[in-house]
Order: sequence, then C-alpha cells, then structure tokens
Amino acid sequence: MTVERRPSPSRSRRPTIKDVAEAAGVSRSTVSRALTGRGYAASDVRERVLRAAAELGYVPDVMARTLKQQVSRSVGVLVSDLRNPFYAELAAGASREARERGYTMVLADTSLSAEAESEAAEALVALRVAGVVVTPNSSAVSTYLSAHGIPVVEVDRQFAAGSTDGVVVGNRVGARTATSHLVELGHRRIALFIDETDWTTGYERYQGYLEALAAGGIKVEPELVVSSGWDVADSRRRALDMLRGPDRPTAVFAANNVLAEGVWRAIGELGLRVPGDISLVAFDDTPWMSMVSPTVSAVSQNTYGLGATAVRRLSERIEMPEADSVTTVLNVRLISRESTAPPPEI
Amino acid sequence: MTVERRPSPSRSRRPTIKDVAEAAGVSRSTVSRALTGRGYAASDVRERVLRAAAELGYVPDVMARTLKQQVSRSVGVLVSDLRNPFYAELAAGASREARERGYTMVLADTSLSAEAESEAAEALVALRVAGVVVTPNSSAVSTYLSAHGIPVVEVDRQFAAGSTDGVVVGNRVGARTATSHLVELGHRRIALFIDETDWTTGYERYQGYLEALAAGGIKVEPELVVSSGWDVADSRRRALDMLRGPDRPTAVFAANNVLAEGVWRAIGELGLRVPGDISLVAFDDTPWMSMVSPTVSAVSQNTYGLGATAVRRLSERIEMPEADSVTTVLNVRLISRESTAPPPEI
DNA sequence: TCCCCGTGTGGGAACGATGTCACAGTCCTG
DNA sequence: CAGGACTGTGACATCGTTCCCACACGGGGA
Repeated sequence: MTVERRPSPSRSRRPTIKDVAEAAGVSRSTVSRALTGRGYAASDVRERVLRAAAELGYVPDVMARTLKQQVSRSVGVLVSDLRNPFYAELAAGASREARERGYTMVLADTSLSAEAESEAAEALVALRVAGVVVTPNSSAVSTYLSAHGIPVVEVDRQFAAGSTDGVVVGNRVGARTATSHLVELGHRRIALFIDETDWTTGYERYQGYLEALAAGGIKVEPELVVSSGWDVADSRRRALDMLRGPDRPTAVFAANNVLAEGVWRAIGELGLRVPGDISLVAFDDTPWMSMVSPTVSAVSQNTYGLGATAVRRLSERIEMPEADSVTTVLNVRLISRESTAPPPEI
Repeated sequence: MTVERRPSPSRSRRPTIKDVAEAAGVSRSTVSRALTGRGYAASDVRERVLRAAAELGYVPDVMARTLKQQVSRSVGVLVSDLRNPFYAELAAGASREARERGYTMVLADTSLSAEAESEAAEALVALRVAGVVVTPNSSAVSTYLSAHGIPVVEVDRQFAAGSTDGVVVGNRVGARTATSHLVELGHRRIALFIDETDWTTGYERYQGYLEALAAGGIKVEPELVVSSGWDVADSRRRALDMLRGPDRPTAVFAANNVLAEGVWRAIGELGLRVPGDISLVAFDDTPWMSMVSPTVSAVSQNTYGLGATAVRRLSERIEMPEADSVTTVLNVRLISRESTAPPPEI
C-alpha cells in the first residue's frame, strides 16, 4: 500500500434561501413559492429567483424541509449481505425504483447480525425515513419500525405477515418444482441443503421439498436434510461429509445460491461427475450457474424485480397508510440445464 | 404474481424531546444534556430522563439535530452498478466501515448514467451529507461536490487526482504482471479486452499491458486491443468476432470481470479449449473464476477493502478538512490458476 | 363611490434539537 | 461571614424551510 500527498483547497458557507431572496430582491416566502411551484409567483419574479438560485448554486436543505414538513423523501433499505449477489441485485432493483419515484435510498448492510439490524433500524427512525424495505432476520425490526409509525415492506422473507406488507417469491412452488424435476428423472435419494426450515422462506422451501417427495411416494430421510450455516465454507464442509458417505444421495437440491456454491465446490473436490454421479438443482439462479460446466439447473427468481416491487409497494403504502396490507408473490421458474439427469444405474 | 389482502393498523404522533421533558419533569435543555452527555445533569435526573425516553420510545430527530449543528453523520456512496459484484462488494466494505464509524450510508446506484449521477450528487448535497465516496464516471461529480464544500473520495477510478482524495488499486502493476505472465509462457499474440484506454483505471491497465509487451520485445498489434462496451453481451460479441477470425490471439487479458465473463462465454460457445487453444487471464477476481473448469487466473484486488479504505479516508478527511489530499494505492496480486499455459504449437 | 375578489408579496410562527446565558443554590476557603 | 467556585437548571435564540395569514394593488360590479 502506497500513499502520495498533495496540497488541498478550502471552502465557504453554503447559500440559503435567504441569500437567494436577497440576490433576487424578494422575500424568502417568494423564493420558496417560486422554487417549489406551490402558491403564486409572477413569472418575471419566478425567473429572477431561478436565475439567482442557479447562480448561487443553491440547493434546498432537505433537513430543514423535512423538519418543517414532517415527512421526508427517503426510504431505508435493510439487506442482509451485499456480498451475496442475491441481495446486491435486490438492492439494485430497489435503488432504481426509489430513484424513479423521487426517493433517496438509505442502505444498510446488516451482515446477518441482529445488533446491526436494530442499530440500523434506529438510525432510520432518527432519519425520519418515509418507509423501510427490509429482508428481515426476525420480527423485531418490523415491529419496532411499525411502532414508530414507519411503513415497512418485508421482502424475500416475511415475519410480520398480516400486519405489514410483504413481497416474496413462490418459494413453495419453486422448491416443489425443482424437487419434482428430480423425482421425475427417477431419483429417490434426494438431499436438501437449506439454511433453516422453521421460518418463512426456509420453511416454505422445505415444505415444497416435502410435498414433491410425498407426491412421488418417497419417504423422507432426515439425514438427507442438511441445515447448513449461512456461508459457502460451511455448506462445502457439510457437503463433503455427506457426499463422501457410503450411500450418498443421487441428487441434491440446494435451497439458495450460497449453499449451491458450497455443494458445487465439494462435488468438484471429490471428483464426482455431474450429472453422471449426482444431479444438482439450486434455488436462485446466479451468473456462475450458467458459466460452469456442466451448467446448473436452477429455480430463477426475478431478484431485481423483487427489490423494485418492494419499493413500489412501499411507496403505495406511504400514499395510503390505512389500506389493507398486502403480500405480493412473484412467480419463479425452473431453468433446466445440464446438471440434472436420471440417477446412475446401480 | 398473486396478491393477498389483510386489514391494517394505524399510528400516532412521534414523541419529541418536549414529551420526554414533561414525562421526566425537567426542561428540554436538561433532557438534551442528559441524553447527549454534554453539559451538567445530576445522576438521578439523568436516570429519570433516560427512563422516560426509553418508555416513550424517544429517538432524537436527526433532521432537527443536523439542522442545528450544521453537520450530519451520514455519508453518501455513489457506485456505478450494484449488479456488478465488484461494486456490490465495494459497497459492502464501505457499509461496514461507515457503520463502525457511526455514519449512516446513503447509497445510490448511478447505473453508468451521467444524469443519474448528477441527480444523486444533488440529492446528497441537499441531504447535507458529511462526505461522499464515489466511483466517478467523469470529473463532474467531484467538482460539483467539492464546490459545495463536501469532502469527496474517489475510489477505483480517479478523475480529480490532485484536488480530492483517491483510493485505487495498483492497476498498472497488476495489468503488467498479468500480461507478463502470458509473455513468459511464450505468448506473442496477446489480446486486451478493455472498456476504455484514455482515463484513470482503463488507461493504467492499458499502460501496464503495453509495458509488459515492450519488456517482452513484442510489437503492439492494434487490432488485438478491443475497446468493448460495458456489458457482458457486448464483450461476448466482440470476443466471438475476434476469436472466430483467421489468426486469433493465443491469449486474452480481460481488464475487468464483466469483460472476462463475456470472453469466457464466447470461448465456450466456440468450443475452444482453455488453456489448450487459448489462455485467459482477468483483472478482478470474482467467485465464478474459481468455480468454472478450468479455473481462471486473475489479478485479485481487495474490493471489500477498497470500499472500507475509502470510507476510512473520507472520515479522516472530514475530521481534517485542510490536510493535504492523498491517493492510497492498494496492492493487487496475480492468482495463477488453470486458464494459462504456453501457446499451442503451430 | 364602495366593496369584493383575484393576484402577488412579505412577515412571522412554526418544526425539533442544541447550546449559550443567566440564575439559583451549595459548598468551600480565606 | 463574605465572596468565589462549582453544580444544576430553565429561558431563549438559532438552524433553513414552509406555509398561514395579512396586506397591497387594481379592476369590475353594484
């Protein structure tokens, strides 16, 4: 790490509405009316004000405006982990929609830590954001924000269904479709890699898996359901353990892109052939899945759209605070690629 | 897309410092002193105030505080494209560092559009952010923000070197190392895929490429330097054109992860073998590069650290506005994998 | 002629928090 | 015991903006 030094400049005071008023020879009220377009302002005066503002480089102070109006034009977005392409894409979608609707986005990466999550929530309350989009880790955030009168939209996962809006994907259907695909190919020993099975997204995907097995008349084998941690390293380790075992599964359904990555790496390290030795299907299509060889079949969700839809819902909620809460379910689709085939002959 | 409806709750007024004062039976000034810890407050009074604040769920209004103090605790982060893992990771690093330093992060995805970039910059000025970290697309943003007295740190790319701080990686060295690696393996026809060659990052990488060729006594062939667009599709198309040609290069150096992805896809589509037919090395190591087969050699930059360092620099700058501006250069390293080998015999 | 109304403008009170200042006690010291 | 030092508290101005209200002006109808 190298460092170079150079001299630096200084600065002055920021122009306020008062400065603009003096420059244009009118009162502050008139400037405000001319700039915001609310209320009367003769066209020549308006023009004079606009010119003065432009010359001074005047930018209205959002703090003061929000203080007065008691409502800001920014929304908070709380995601778990920006390094995960899923959340990054979701944030990107939220960002575009926010900009289009004239909102500023305040984003915090909560790193899967409950502490960071509540810290961030408090910061958003302090900022008097107009609303919050969150990928929640517990019901605490939504409850807290709602108690402060801040509209919340839960996205991807949903803890406060019934009291707050939600935007999720068809987790159960997606998981069932993916698992059924394996069943139809003739697989009977189908492992599930999943982060957790009790709440919201994880629960739904687990149920979808169970439903597909049931429909295929297959008994669930608990040792084939792996509750892995949240990172690639952990998932890889668990996959190594399972796939090295004597009667390993003939197929794996990985319930998210991180777990899929771990499983994929483990498969590669063990020298197993896909789909010859083992089939793999993932929930959440990520770029690498169409780049590796063989390409990986995946349930694709419109992640960008998820973020955009959440912000759209939020903005509707802000405009109609009393309307019934709504859960929007985006559809998913299975993209069948090269990683799935009938099980090997015994 | 399905939608479910449910009834919803209502809300009340947010507690202010005045409410806390009344509840605790003291004046607003005392509450302020008790909560911020600045100035006198008897310990029993302090406790009473704290209890009252907690009971009411009081959260100080950042707007009012900032308005009064004329300095906010939030920083703006402007990145080009959150869907690109590079920027996502950079933002994640910035986010962590910002949180650690007690700053709220306002993030905008400028989508490579100059319009969105200046809109976002204006929004940040309006928000009176304490400083801005930006991956600039032109010198306009830095100039604009600096003119408003807002400290700026340019990260990844640098347009305003000399007047604002910068945090970049060793682009020239990295590009030279990558290209030299190919030269040492015996390659003579080495293509460069790059977005642009005139400014900052692109220029440096181009120079590194040229230096390595010069050191190897290889003449530059202009038709081997491809100025591709910014997306995978474009890069793929350009790569298809070049690699289908009669005397295609024996190696490609792709100057960023997006271009590398395009080239990789093109190589796969043409059925060329890596590294048998063609070697590939990329600038910017991305997860897929260690997942595909063969794995792709890459110049790895600490992207997360880049974001974190930029925010750290910004925070130092905010504390010492008059200090000399500094450019920090983070080192990179070549990770040699399976995609590089001597050129095929002719 | 008087009044009313529409149009355009300025004055001033909020919004919520902070921090200076003044004042009232209490304690200590000479 | 007087006077200063120190502690604790409340009143009040302030930040930049908005917006309600008052007012001024001119024209038109009664």
